[in-house]
Amino acid sequence: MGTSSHKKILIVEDEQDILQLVKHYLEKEGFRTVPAMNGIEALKKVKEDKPDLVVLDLMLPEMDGLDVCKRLRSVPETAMLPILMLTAKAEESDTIVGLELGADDYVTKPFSPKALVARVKALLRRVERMPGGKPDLHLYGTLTMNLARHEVTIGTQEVPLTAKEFGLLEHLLRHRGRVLTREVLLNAVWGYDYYGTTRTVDVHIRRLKQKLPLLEEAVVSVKSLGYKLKDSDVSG
Amino acid sequence: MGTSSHKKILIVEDEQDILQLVKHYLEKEGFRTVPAMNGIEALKKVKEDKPDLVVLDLMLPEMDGLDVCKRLRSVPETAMLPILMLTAKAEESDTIVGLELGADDYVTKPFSPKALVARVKALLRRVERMPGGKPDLHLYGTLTMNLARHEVTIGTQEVPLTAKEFGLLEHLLRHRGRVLTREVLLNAVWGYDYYGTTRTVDVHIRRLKQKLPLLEEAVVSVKSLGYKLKDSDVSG
DNA sequence: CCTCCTTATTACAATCAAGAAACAAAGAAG
DNA sequence: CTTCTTTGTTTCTTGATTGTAATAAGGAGG
Repeated sequence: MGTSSHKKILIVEDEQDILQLVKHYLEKEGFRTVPAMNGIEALKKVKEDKPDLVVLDLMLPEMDGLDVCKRLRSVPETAMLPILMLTAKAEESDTIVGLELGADDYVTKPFSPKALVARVKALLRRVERMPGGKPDLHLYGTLTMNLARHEVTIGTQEVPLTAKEFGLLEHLLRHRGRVLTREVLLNAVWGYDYYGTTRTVDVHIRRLKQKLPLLEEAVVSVKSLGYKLKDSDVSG
Repeated sequence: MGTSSHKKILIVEDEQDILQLVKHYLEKEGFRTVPAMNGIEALKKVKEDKPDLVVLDLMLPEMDGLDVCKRLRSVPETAMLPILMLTAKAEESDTIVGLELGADDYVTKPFSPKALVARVKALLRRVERMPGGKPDLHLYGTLTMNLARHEVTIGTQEVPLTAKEFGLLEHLLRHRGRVLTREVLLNAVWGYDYYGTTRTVDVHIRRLKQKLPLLEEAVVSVKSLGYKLKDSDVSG
């Protein structure tokens, strides 16, 4: 699957053997990996490399996996970052996901490489589906959308958006340049089982334009198809 | 839309209620369906009926969904066949393994009919734009048609086209060099259930030529047959 | 050169899609 | 419980899109 090829994964593991094993199998699947040998390094690399997912050993020198987890969760920017925990014993596993520690999934050692890769993919998939799951930033001219903070600003001025408006704009930004049908937008923002008229999209587009005059020009309707956010030459 | 009307979907499900439900909603959307009650039958029907997509229940008598998946994936002819898995529980491991074994997506029961249909469509769309399916870009001399953006440009100059004009041109480009009868064009662009005079095509050809003088020469009428877009020596 | 059949061109009317605004319903906040 | 916000639907309107019909033009066979 080509989808995984641009995902970056931070592997936090002090045992070289396991680190190399995990690295090898993830890279074979097209992921990029970043290694970290301990908790301190892990936190540093999360900041620097902005990985899409963290594979985190529970047993680490200096600062254990749970601590790393807690720290990551306490900062808005990384609160949503998917974490896959590696645990040595099966007994501990219940407490990991169940408790408020914040790991999203776990694998117990010894694990099969295949199982690990499957979990990683599943986690990424799950997160991908969730709205607001990406600690990302969209730039479009003077507009900035911060997903982690759930904020949109024009220049320095924050513009409050409602949930639907935000979701809609996010989808437009993420797929800028492409024509998005009302049906696609409804599925993406409203959910796969939303029953309602497609005109709902029109109304929300209009509301977006009212709040963000920038979009008046930038969002164009493609008759009988849907809407498109024009590429901005200024954007990033 | 005429696009889905020729797609065939194999539904593999042992529970009659669910089978009928799925069948009903897919057919309401214009898909043709083929039922199979178990894994053996499923594999047989895949061979015989060559469906475009398989909706596959994970829990089946005799041979479960994962086995069917594996078998389909192991044969080159069906390795790329899109598979949508139906799972009873939202249990993580099942879905992970399912995806790892090559299901392309899954829906957990109970599911809403709309969600299922949406997933099926999304899957077909995703697959359609990958392998030998339709290209994202048509080039013809200085003309470029970008399907995702729904844009046609001559050199660098964009030429706005209406929905019908766009569809018509797309069909001509895709089948360049062939003579296309008016009836074929009506079916492809207007849909199979269009009632109208075949002269309509002529008018739209005319409008295309007006907007794109390049086509004045390139699109020729073949008397008592239809129209043809001449091969362009410059094209790709 | 005529005649019949097919296509080109134009003009016009019917239809349709999207913007706007107002309203109603559903939710959240207090 | 009340009030304000968010969300979805409906109606009206306007302008673009689309289909058809009328007329001109072409072309092959006699």
